[in-house]
Amino acid sequence: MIKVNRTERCDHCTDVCCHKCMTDANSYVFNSLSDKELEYLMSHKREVTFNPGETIIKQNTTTTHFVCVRNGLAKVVSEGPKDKSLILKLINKHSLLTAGGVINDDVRQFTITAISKVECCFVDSERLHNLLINNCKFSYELLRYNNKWNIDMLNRLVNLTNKYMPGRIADTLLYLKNEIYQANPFTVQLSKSDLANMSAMTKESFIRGFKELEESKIVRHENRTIEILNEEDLTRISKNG
Amino acid sequence: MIKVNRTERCDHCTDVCCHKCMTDANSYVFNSLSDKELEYLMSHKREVTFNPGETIIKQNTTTTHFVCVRNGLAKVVSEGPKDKSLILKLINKHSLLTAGGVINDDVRQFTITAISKVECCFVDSERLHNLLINNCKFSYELLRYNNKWNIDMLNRLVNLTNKYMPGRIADTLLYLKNEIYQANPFTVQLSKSDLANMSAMTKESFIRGFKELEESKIVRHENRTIEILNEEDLTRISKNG
DNA sequence: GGATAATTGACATATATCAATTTTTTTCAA
DNA sequence: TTGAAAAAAATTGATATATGTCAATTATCC
Repeated sequence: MIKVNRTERCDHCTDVCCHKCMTDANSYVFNSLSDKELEYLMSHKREVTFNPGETIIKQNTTTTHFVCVRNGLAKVVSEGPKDKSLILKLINKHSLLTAGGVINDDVRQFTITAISKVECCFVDSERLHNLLINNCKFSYELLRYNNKWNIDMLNRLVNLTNKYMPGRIADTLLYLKNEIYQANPFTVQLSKSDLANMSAMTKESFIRGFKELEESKIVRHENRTIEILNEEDLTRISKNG
Repeated sequence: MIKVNRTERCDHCTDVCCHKCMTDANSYVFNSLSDKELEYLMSHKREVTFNPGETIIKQNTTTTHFVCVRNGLAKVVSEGPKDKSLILKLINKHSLLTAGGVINDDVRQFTITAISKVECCFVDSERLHNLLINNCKFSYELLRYNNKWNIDMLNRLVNLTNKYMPGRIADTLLYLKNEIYQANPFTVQLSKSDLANMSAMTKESFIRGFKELEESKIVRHENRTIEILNEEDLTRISKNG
């Protein structure tokens, strides 16, 4: 069984130790649990690995699990009618996945799909609920976390509806650089089709828009490595919409 | 001072009695407070009335108030760059306004503007915070309420980005009928420009799209009274995007 | 070497923009 | 209160632009 004691380092644990995740993530959410509560919550967790393209959480289902991402990259997708899908957000390691559910009727509002190999832990949501009812701080922090997620997605969506193509492409590129890869020449695991879905347009339109940025020497790319050459201009394009 | 005792009806109170709002709204949020807590929270509330067009909460400010709407209609607006604004949601009586703030850094994510005359109570958010930290149930219910709001807005935005004009117009009309006015010939206090902003398009485009629906005998309108004549077809248009 | 992804071009369509006109609402003095 | 003037909102038309669709071609990856 998994070591969840936080007062002493658990040297024998590898990646799957909750303690390690909590230290790395520097998250307030689980820190508000006592050792006993954490043990209660995590003692029944299941470690799962997803391959690229696999679905972690499926929209409109009522799976009763809460998911901690230990490692990997995933996308939050809203599946609209007629095969249209919109990528609302990307997910890094140390994210907590509720997909809009858990708190409201457990109906998942989004699909979450692995982009790279994703290692995660599935936690029973009934246990989570029990803790939510009894531990104020925990409940506050978790819902606050959830709220932050929603606000982020809302802001991204507002930009998608307010801006023209160049602005949306700029937003996507800046998001990837600043929030996901945090590096400048960065290598994406996403296809052009994914990037287009993040920018609410067709892949052809994304390619054309991206090409224009390349012709203006604002970005550069080789295979799946993208470099932002002129961030100032790119930011201006993002701002102007 | 305002009567907040819920165990006995307060007959001498008129509209501004918290008890009355709570009974009418049938909301779980404040029911999770004890009499004493409610008294603590509400004893310093301020009653405010806004005229049509006035701003209740302004995006990007950090006003430290939590607002209960007692009566009236308001719009939640995201103010984008270059005067573009998007109406994310309408607000009825007995809504609780946080505008994305209160829980996260108190920075308001949206502007809330009165459409009709809006009567509301401003509650000090420091008192609210104190209660949030100490009353689990309350904190859970409030954040759950907030979460539901966000999910609603997200779903509306996803539809706005996924659908073409006719689908978006249909969505707006069905939303007004089913969720806001709950009547069939209904009289809106919103301008065509507002309706366009709810549908993420220019007012000219809204008018043209609406006219097509009229020509197909799906809707009808006279001044600001709108009637949905063929809801089945309108729903089909909404679904087909 | 076959599948998948990326790219390009030609074209159709959706939607915005701008300017002009009509209608409705508001204002305010008589 | 009325009713004319002013302001605001709704409508229409002509046109420009943004974006999607479809089909063909090329590059890339196991």
